[in-house]
Amino acid sequence: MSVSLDLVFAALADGTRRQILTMLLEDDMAVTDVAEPFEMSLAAISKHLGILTRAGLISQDKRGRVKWCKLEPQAMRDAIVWIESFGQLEALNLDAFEKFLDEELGNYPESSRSVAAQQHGERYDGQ
Amino acid sequence: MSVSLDLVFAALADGTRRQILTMLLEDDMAVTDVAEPFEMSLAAISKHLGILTRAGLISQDKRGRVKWCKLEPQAMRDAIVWIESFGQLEALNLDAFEKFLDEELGNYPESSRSVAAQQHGERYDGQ
DNA sequence: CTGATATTCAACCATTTGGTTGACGGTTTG
DNA sequence: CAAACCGTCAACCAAATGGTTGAATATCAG
Repeated sequence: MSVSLDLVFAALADGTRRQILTMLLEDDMAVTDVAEPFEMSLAAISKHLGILTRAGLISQDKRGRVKWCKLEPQAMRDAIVWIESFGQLEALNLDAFEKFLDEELGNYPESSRSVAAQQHGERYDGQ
Repeated sequence: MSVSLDLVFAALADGTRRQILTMLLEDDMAVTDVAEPFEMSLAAISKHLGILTRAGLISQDKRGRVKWCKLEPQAMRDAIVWIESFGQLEALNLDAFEKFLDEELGNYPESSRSVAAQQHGERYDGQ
C-alpha cells in the first residue's frame, strides 16, 4: 500500500544509515564529515544519503561546493504511527481476550489457563 | 550494530508483510489462510512468513499438518525503542534550543550559561 | 492403502542493494 | 589560470529479495 512507509522502513533497515541519522541528531553535517567515521568510500556514503533522502528522513541542501545534510524527523512519523497504532490494536486485542476469559470462561482458572498455556507454549521449535 | 534491528526493519519494509502482521493481530492463522487474500503463490507467502519469523515478529507452531502463525509483538519493541529514543533525543535537542532562545534573547542573561548557549547555537548558522 | 490437504524445498529469474574504483563537473583558493 | 576540494556518476560486482513453477514431505480422511 503505502510506498513511503516501505521506503522509510527500508532506509532504517541498515546500521550505517541508522548511525548517520543519530549523528545528524546532534548537528547538520556536510557529506564528507558524515563519511569520516566510516570505513567505506565516500561514494557509498553518498548512496546511503540518497536512500535516506528518498525516504524523506533527511534533506540535502547544497551551498557552494558543500552539501549540508539535515535531519527531517517528520518523515519518521509515518513509521511511528504505524508501529504505535499496531501496539494500540494489540492492547485492545489483549483486553478483549482478557474479557473473553473473564466473562466467557467464568472463574475457572484451570481450564482457561490450560487453553492459554497450550496456545502460548512450545515456541521456537522450528529451527 | 544490532543485527536484529536490521531484520525487524527489513521485515517491516514490505507492504505484504505488514498486511500479514495486521491480519495476525486479530487471530492466529494457518499459512494457507494467511495466503488466501493475496494474489501471489503460497510459496511466496511461505517465504514472507519465514522472513517475519527470522525477524522474531511472528512464531510458527506446527500442529499436525497445519502450521499456525502467531504474532510476537515483543520483537517490535526493539524498533519502537529505537525510534522513540530517537524522538526523545530530538525533544531534548529542541529543549536545549528553547533554552538557548530564552536565555540568549533577554530573559535571564547569566554569563556562565551564555557560553554553553553559544556552543549549542553555532550549529544553526553553519553555512 | 489411496487420495486429498498443508507446507516447504529446489531451481530458476529479474531486480535491488551495498559496496568498489575511476573519471567527471562545480566550487573554492592560491 | 591552475590546483585542490566536494560530491556524484558510471560501470562493475557479489549477494539478497521477491517472485515463479514443479516436485517433495507430512499428515489427515475415507
